[in-house]
Amino acid sequence: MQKKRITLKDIARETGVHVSTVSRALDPVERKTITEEVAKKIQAAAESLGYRPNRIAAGLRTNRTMTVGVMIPDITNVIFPPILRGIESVLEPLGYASIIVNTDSERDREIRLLDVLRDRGVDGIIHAAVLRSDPSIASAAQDGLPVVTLNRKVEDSDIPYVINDEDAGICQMLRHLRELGHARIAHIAGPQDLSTGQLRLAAFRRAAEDLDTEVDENLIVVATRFDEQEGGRCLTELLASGKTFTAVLCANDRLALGAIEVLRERGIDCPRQVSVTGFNDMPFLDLIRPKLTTVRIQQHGAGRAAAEILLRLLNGETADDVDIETILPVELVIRESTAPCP
Amino acid sequence: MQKKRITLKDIARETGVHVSTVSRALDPVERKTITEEVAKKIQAAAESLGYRPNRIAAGLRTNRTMTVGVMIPDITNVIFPPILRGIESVLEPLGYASIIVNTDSERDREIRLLDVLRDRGVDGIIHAAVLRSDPSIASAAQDGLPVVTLNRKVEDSDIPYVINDEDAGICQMLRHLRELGHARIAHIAGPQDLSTGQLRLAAFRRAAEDLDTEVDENLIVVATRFDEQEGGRCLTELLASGKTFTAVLCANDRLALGAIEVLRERGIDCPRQVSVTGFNDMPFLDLIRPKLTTVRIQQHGAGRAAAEILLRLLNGETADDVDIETILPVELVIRESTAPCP
DNA sequence: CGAGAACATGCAATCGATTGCATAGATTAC
DNA sequence: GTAATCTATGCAATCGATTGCATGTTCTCG
Repeated sequence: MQKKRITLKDIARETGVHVSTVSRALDPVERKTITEEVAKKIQAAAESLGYRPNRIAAGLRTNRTMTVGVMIPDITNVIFPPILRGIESVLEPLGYASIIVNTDSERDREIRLLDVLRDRGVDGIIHAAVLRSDPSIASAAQDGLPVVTLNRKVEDSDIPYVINDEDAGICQMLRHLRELGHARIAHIAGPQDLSTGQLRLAAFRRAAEDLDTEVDENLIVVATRFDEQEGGRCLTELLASGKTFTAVLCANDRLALGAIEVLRERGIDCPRQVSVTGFNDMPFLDLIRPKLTTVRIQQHGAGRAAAEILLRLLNGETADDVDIETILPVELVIRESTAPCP
Repeated sequence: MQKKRITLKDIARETGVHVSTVSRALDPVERKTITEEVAKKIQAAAESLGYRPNRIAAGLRTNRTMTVGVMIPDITNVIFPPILRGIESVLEPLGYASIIVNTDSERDREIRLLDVLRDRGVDGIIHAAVLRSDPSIASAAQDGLPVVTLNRKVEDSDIPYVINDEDAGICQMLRHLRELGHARIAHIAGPQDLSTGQLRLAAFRRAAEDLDTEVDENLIVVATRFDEQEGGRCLTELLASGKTFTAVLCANDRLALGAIEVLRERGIDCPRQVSVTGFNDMPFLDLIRPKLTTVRIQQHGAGRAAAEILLRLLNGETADDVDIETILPVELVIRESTAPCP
């Protein structure tokens, strides 16, 4: 049904040369092997016919599709869109398009979607949803598929990764709370089967030790999801335990928002009675009251960094040539949800 | 470098049959022309070798890539991710992948990205970023490329479109305000070069007429962008005009949030002194105080609807067979930002 | 038992672009 | 002036899967 596309053959017929000559005239690298005059004529014909190269056909021959795959847990999670724009800002100007898939953090889905991407011949993959141990992506990388992971590394592999400095973020936040005089600090940890949840809990323990702060295990509650509801549930649990605390360091912003909501319901003032902190500095945070004190991670920047590393891989550099590890700095953002210890 | 993929040829060699036989044995439709026993053997071999069809090669021959293009203005705008998930929920189970591009509402970019998609041989396009008049997408559709637009229609074309019932939403909202006793109602309109901005302003005028409400042109201010800053600016302008009003109906949630912020700064209580309403019911709205009264549009549902229509187009139905117009119902969500007229 | 139908499989062209090699013609060198 | 060299272009194979047609085998039925 579709009106036929213009192909090299059409241009060849039009200009009276062979398709291979046309192909060369249109390829900036090969062009120099063609007489200036002929090349001009061919280009003019291509232009006037409205020729557009068929990347499918080219890809079959060259094994490069100029398409990359991007795997994320869920696009509706607000921290991912900026990451995607960061990736795009690097790859799109170079002619790459990206196929984005949502894994929902489910292993089966991830495996299936990885195949979806490979079937379409993506040149490489940026994976922002790897699980703790992830044989499927590891084996894809082993097969020579360029892969970069984002936000988390795959254990026992030499896949380059880009992460935020979670450690520093948690540590700075804890120091901030200490400086405000807080001593009994609770932690609402994220799901332990997710990278960030686990890393931030470990960072919390390490930071407490560094700052000579005693960690009361009863003041650590683990959420099963990174959402407001779980944040609320965890805070309720903390209150129910009867243990006292004057600050709650949460593993991400949404947990913090949920916690603050429950505090409000209970008539507990944040920040005057209890300080609460988040992590990520997600968009719109400054519209919500009290404005949340949090740790800003680089979202756009992380996307850019991952894309740049992938590019080097695509251009033939091996995992040995590029840095395996890229750690992006984070920044403490102090707003209104933290106050001196009452 | 990449370890070589298993191809039909490998399976043919392994099983001692011709590649065409292998191809047929693996195609559910053609399978019945093959002896049960042979087909079993071939499938077993394919399985054990880990065969994955190369869609690039198949696409070259069949002209179907099982890939669709999705054009949106900007993925960081929170209303788009749910739409994308809606699209995905329909297409992904059927084996389609999508290439998502951000146009930033720039015509040049849109034209370039449309080519990017066509070069990659997408089977169809869902376009949620069309401009008022959009010759490039119209001509693509004319060429026989299946296209569905979302949130807006292309003028003078028979491209099917899916939109929300902006008219009803605005009308219901206005009625709600009237029922609360408001008579002097301002409107902060969206950018008039965007679909929604224009439609909602027109709907506001129409609704006012239907409800016998006088429209004071001085109480209509047009924003240049759909963001909080513009919402604030417009409200400031309204206040400066000296005209009195007791309610502000905003063309979207972000404008409303900006307006409320300025009211707060001026010490004007929302909703007790001035009611403010939004549109879209974007995510996280229930975390922001006062909780915004707004119109909920179907985001996921709109994506699904558009994808379903595209599917029909992909399966050979023409624009004549499918409904050109799909209007999705909206729903009034009354929260805390509206109150009886003081 | 033989003719024709029915069936299973092989053959080869095809999709469009790329690319190593061949070749014809032009140019240079000795 | 002829051989060697270079240059521009054509030829044909190739990527992997699909598919119309040809071929060969088996089956059916009179």
